[in-house]
Amino acid sequence: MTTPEGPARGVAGEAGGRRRPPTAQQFVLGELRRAITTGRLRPGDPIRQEALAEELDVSRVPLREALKTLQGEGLVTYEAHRGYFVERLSLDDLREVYLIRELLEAEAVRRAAGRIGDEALRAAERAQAEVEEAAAAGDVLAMAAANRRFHMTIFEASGLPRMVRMIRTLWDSTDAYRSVYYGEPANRERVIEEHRAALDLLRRRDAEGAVRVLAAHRAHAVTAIEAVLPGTP
Amino acid sequence: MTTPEGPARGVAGEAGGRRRPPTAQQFVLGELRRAITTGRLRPGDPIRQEALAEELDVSRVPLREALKTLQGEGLVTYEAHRGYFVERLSLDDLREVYLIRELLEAEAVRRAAGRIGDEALRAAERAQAEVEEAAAAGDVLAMAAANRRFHMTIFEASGLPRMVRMIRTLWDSTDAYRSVYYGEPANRERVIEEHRAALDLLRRRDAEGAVRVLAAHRAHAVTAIEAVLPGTP
DNA sequence: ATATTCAATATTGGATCCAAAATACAATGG
DNA sequence: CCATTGTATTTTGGATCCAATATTGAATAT
Repeated sequence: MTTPEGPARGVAGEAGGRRRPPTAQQFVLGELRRAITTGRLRPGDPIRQEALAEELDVSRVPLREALKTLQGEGLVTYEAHRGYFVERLSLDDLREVYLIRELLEAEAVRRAAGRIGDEALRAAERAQAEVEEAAAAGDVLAMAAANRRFHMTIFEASGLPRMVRMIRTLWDSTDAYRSVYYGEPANRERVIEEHRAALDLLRRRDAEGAVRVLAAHRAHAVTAIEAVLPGTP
Repeated sequence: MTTPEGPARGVAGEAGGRRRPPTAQQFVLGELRRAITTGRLRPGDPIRQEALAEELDVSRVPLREALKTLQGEGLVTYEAHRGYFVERLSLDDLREVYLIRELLEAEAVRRAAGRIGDEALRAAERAQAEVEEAAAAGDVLAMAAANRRFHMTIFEASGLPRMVRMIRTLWDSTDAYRSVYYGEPANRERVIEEHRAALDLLRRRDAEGAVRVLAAHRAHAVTAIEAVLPGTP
């Protein structure tokens, strides 16, 4: 398998663990990913290496290696001798990411439905419980994190590690935009119901049903985001 | 859009242009990609930075940045404090890559069929002519390169740049294994006929027909490779 | 012989320094 | 006032050096 970076990012570590990675590049990678997906570094911003390195208390070397990784993931762009910039997604880009997700996730869910075991099902149920807790508490950030765990747990049950890695990367690249979705209480409600339906179908090994529900789930998110996006493109 | 590296890799530059890139990392990236996809660096090999850097006449810094890019593409793996290794694909890995390609390329071709213009069609025909020339001359390497141009030209007509980038990366990650396919004269014959059929269907805007032909085309390649692979895994 | 400990060596990770390129800005000419 | 040229400054790209970690191999004990 090809794990992109050192610390476990499997079902368990989709957010939780928080001890510092064994190399500075990995530490920086995590910090940068957070800064971008949470919007602290905003789309279009140039990334000034000297300043950022100082802020993170490392030299520019590990920072640059982390940026190369993020470039591969599409979170930043690079121009020779001009540097790195936080990727700015157009509406078309966003639609394309969701189209690709549609194709990959449908297949991942289809396979997962036939293979998912009790352990993974329970992990998904646990994640769903956390989604509902966070929603009740109005904690948007926690809800997004738990939501991600929920979906990744299912995808990982597909037994297709490369596919999961690609899906995860696609999620990362739109995190900054998706966060708005959970702001709406109505959306939070709907997410919960759709998750419950999906879980139910997975328990019954209804692959096509699960695929359908999760496709609708995604479609709701994308239309909601499209409505908001024109502000940033 | 998100172009992975500086020099044009579009329809034009899928192989041709050959002047040295503006940065050492990009130069090294190209050399490394070649070394891996042609099998000069073999799957499982550790990548000794000092030696390789000296061979390419650069320092380890640009080499390491190039390796990070390749890590993102799945051509090499990385372990903290142990270094980079040429990715070794198992049979399952290979099947997974082809499954993902199946999903993405089907959609890309479907869209391309509805949008492809005269210019792109002619570019594809030109690439196909080069495929046939190379096949006649028995030049396996040239045939692989022209074949790639043929397919990428079609994919690019989809108007989905991110998708094309992902497909290209997937091709890269199996290049080292695919080369064997063109060794067989019978396979070369079949490739040519399937390409002609696909071109014909595209000209008539028959999306589903083109998707079907190219899926079969892919399937032939994967079964041929599967038969050979057990030697290396 | 096999396993274990500890030193010697090789290799990667990161910081600093200098070179090269791009950008910002002032001076000059139209 | 606007455009243009040349210069100063900023920023990135890359080389070298040192530190941290992993690997190797010899010596010792079981």
